[in-house]
Amino acid sequence: MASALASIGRIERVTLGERVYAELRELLIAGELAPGERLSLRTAAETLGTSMMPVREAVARLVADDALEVTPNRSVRVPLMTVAKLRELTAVRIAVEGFAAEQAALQRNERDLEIMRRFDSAFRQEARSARPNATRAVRANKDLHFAVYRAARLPTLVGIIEGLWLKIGPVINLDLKESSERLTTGDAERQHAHLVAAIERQDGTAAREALVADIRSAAAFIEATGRLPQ
Amino acid sequence: MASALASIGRIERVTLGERVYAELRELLIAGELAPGERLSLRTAAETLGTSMMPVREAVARLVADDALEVTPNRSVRVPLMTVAKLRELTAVRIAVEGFAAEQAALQRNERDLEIMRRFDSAFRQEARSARPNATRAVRANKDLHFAVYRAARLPTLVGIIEGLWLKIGPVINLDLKESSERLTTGDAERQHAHLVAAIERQDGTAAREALVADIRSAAAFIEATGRLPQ
DNA sequence: TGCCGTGATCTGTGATCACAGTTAGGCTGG
DNA sequence: CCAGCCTAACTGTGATCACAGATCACGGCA
Repeated sequence: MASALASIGRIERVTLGERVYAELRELLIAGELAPGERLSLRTAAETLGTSMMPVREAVARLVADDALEVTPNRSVRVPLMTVAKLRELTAVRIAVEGFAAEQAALQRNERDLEIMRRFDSAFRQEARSARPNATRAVRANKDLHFAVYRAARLPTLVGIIEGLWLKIGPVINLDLKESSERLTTGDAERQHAHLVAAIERQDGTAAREALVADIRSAAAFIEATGRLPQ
Repeated sequence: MASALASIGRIERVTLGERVYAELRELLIAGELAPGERLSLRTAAETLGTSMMPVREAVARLVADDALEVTPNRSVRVPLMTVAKLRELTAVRIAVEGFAAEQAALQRNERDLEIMRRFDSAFRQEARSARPNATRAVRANKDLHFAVYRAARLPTLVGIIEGLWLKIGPVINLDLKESSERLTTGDAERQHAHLVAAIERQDGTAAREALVADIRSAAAFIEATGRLPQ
């Protein structure tokens, strides 16, 4: 058979539902959709230029991982976060993401480190800026975290963590966008530095501790704002 | 308003899609669907007595959790398990379910313990039977494990673990159904006893160790059968 | 006898229609 | 001027239709 054909590689079919899901997921993680905000299937379909079908599929998936909820009144909205739910999520994040960071320290290669350093410095640059761009800061923070998690070489774990970020994204990042105060304290910046340094010297315990500190301080900040119901 | 109305509780609307999802999930966890087995949306809809719509929604969710996959040939099937995937899943299970067991030991109340003891003895009875009923053993095993996980009081974590069981169910439990050898070694029985005892005396470390041993021996058994591709 | 083209039949995906239930706003009656 | 009803518009859910692509078996050609 023609040898040229062997090199073109398989083209992957990506369904519309998949693309809508990716779109909504990014909005949620980036905090573009506020807790309590309603979402209409028909309106979303129209703005995305598709029919209602792909939106239904995407929303069904997000509802399944508690990233959206359908109220008894037949309307879809971003779930409200309570103090109790935030604490539970934080406990789970500490266990799961802490483990991922520890593994990342043990399994990382040079390429992983390069990527982490790039996003780390992107975040630092944003945090130290006189007028920080919240959107860019949020993205750099997410990219850094997931660069770490991916370095653990456990794809299943990354999927689990994505599910967790889908739930906290609206709260954590919406807050960050409204006031950049959390950026300017330098907490996150410092913990990121510790994290990357620990991974660099393959110190699993220190990597876990740095990540846990990062998670804890973000959760404490949100809780301190006092804007959560209950 | 009438006080009697306050006591009846809200009836939850359960959609057809939800019910189909629950049905398929039980089949997967119980190992009733073998890896590689194909699933037709139309056929499934017909046997369940619904239209294709609810099945589509349920399958979309299961595909999202990697409990099912749609091949490039447009057909849905239970994913094949490879040795590498089994090892990765086992590593994640050890971290996540181990943490849950540890928390369960610290948070459990008397009611939790009662439930665990009941399922533990149901499993033991099945394992020691001359002709063990694999289906009942699988169910008792699952019930015991999830009784432990629920005792940790972290619903999000239980959801994550359900996702993991969806992936390993077809392999672990199909194997158990085909040969009851794994039951008769008494390994699981012994580790379950250690687990419940540790939770009883609120020994988190021992509880984690017992659960990890259980997970490890099951994974080792599957790997030793040599029936996994790659 | 061996191989390749071909059509019937299956697959999931997307669009559209139908429906029951909810909501919100305007209108009517006091 | 205000309260309450009532209708019109909207909600998600389920069913049905349409379609492109893949599979597989049969039949004809070499």
